[in-house]
Amino acid sequence: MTDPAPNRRRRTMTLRDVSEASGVSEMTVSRVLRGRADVSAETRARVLGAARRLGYVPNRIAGALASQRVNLVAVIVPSMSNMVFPEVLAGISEGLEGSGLQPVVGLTRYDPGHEEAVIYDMLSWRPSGIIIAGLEHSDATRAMLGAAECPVVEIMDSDGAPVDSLVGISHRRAGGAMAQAIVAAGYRRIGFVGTRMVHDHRAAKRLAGFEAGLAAHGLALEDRADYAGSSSLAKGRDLTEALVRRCPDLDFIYYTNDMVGAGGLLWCAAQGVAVPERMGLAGFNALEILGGLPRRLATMDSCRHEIGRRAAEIIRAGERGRLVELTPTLQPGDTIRRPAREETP
Amino acid sequence: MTDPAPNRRRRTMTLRDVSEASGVSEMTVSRVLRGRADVSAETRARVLGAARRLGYVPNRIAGALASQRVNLVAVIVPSMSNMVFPEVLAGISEGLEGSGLQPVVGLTRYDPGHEEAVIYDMLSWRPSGIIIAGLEHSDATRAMLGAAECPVVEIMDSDGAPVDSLVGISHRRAGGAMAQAIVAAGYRRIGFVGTRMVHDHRAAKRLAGFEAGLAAHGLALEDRADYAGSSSLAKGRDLTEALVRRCPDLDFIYYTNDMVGAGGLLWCAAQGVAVPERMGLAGFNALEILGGLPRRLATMDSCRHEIGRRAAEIIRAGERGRLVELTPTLQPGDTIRRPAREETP
DNA sequence: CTGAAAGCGCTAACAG
DNA sequence: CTGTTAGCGCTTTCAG
Repeated sequence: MTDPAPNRRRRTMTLRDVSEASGVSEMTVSRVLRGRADVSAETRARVLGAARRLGYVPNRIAGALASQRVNLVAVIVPSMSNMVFPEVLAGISEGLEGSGLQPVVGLTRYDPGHEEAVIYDMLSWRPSGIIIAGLEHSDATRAMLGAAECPVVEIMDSDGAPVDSLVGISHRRAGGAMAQAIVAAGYRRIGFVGTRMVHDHRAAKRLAGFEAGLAAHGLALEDRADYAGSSSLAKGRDLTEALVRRCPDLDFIYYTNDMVGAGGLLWCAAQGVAVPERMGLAGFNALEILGGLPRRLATMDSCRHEIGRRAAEIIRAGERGRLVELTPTLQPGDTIRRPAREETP
Repeated sequence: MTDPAPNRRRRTMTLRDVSEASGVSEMTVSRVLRGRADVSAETRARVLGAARRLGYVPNRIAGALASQRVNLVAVIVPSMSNMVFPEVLAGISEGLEGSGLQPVVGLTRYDPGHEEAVIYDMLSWRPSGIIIAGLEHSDATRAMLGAAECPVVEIMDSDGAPVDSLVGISHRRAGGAMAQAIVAAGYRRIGFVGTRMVHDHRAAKRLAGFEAGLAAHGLALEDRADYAGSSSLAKGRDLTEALVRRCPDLDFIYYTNDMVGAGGLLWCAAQGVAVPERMGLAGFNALEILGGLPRRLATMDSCRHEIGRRAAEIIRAGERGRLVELTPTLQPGDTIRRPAREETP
């Protein structure tokens, strides 16, 4: 019973093998394996037994080609080490639960060229939906998304026009709201810590909204410091120190995210800078991972999980042109002074 | 020139459309689009122009079926919010660079049932390689991996026998080395903070190695505290407090990872506990994101990036049965006393 | 360098 | 409830 031609390339197992092993036609085997109800219990058992015995795994490539259907949803995000995108993905998984759809992640590294390549690649697998972070894309990318036959949901950002559907928050307004809160609390000499990432449009919009919010009160940023690469506590600490050295009379620093903001908070604690009296601080994202710090950093929830979930729901419903704008909530934490004349509810 | 039957389902664009638009046979169009060199420059230009004009995106489902080749590498990890797996993935991407292979990530949530389902799903796409975290799998999973026709690399852990190839570190020895260092530094009353995650086999092996290392010196853990769910500074802080309350004479706490370890460090700082004199601390992973803390936590590098890179190289080389064991280095940081009789270099 | 023919493994659409 | 017949869109192979 040994293989008569051991060197011949072993043919990959097919439906036909299961069909022969079970004595049931290929078509019926296919029905059983796809879980269709219109097969007798006895036949089903025979087929399932044979498939299991053989260790058969269906070939979805062939299945997808024949049925013109693919159970994949392309999810395109800048990075996975950012701590925010894993949470978006968790929301997407939750929203896709029970639909049979599987998310497949592609990374752009905040680079439009990569984004284009990744989308081309994803589209070549003919996914059932596309969820992509941001509204800013190259012309070619926008053209591909527009030509895709599946629903497309652009997420995270609502400041702009989507190709199809959109689920996000207004970073512009988020920045503005933070500026408003800071000014109301009496801070006047305000600095900013951000990244040099040119293609992080959401961060740029947040800052633009923030500056507009300051300008509404006749204020402007005193100074800013920027870092390259990924965020960390160390970068927040170092840039805070640099900013304060350069501009000793700052009374507030707005950070592009909580990770660097937390670094700033640790620096202030180490230096004995009184927070929030002498210096106020705020970040963005409401990262729960940082909840154990001695003081809670003022921040704003970026609704990552819900954005993912809502986007997934649009895909599974096959909706087109849906617009969902979420509203982030300000969490003042311990690093913004209470406004002098605010009433206690 | 408008569509004569607007309601008819628009047929998906095929090679034939590009062929007709360019006046070149389908076969030659296919050659051009796959970047083969045996096509005249003029023909190539005509085809590329037509393809771009039409916005044609090749159908890889059909291509993969016909060529029996798929440029996908399945990467199966427990989670993506762990901060360690994104770095493994970065290593994999780096190792795959230029090979034309694309990683596709599947998540198991530390659950063998999910793992099985994810692998079945991945295999149904006939990937060119499988990279999977850990050596502990259900029988069905092991059977599927064994039957897969592509290279399989089990990563992260080297304490056990792989199905095919392996790239990892010995967590057992890592735990043992840490115990050795702690005892050498003079600590004697040692506690542990870990997770309740039953299926985190690497954490379990680290602890087993740690306890064995203590036992070699006639010591045992005084006490332990465990948390559920994902790691955070807050959990590290709270469990440290609980442990110290329960066992006030502890002089060292070993943490299952740096995130909770850092939480413990912050708690000690807030309480004025002298580190490393009164209390020593150590974690695991060497997370660089935490580098900005006031003091550097003692830890051990888990070689995440290199593990990913080496695994990718095995896949792209199509190697079988390769075993690669990496050696993590101890980083004493500021939270372990210098051993009394150690010489300064 | 280019083209024609024959599938890849599965499923839609019918027939029984 | 089960089987038969055509493809799905591309690539392999073999001729020109």
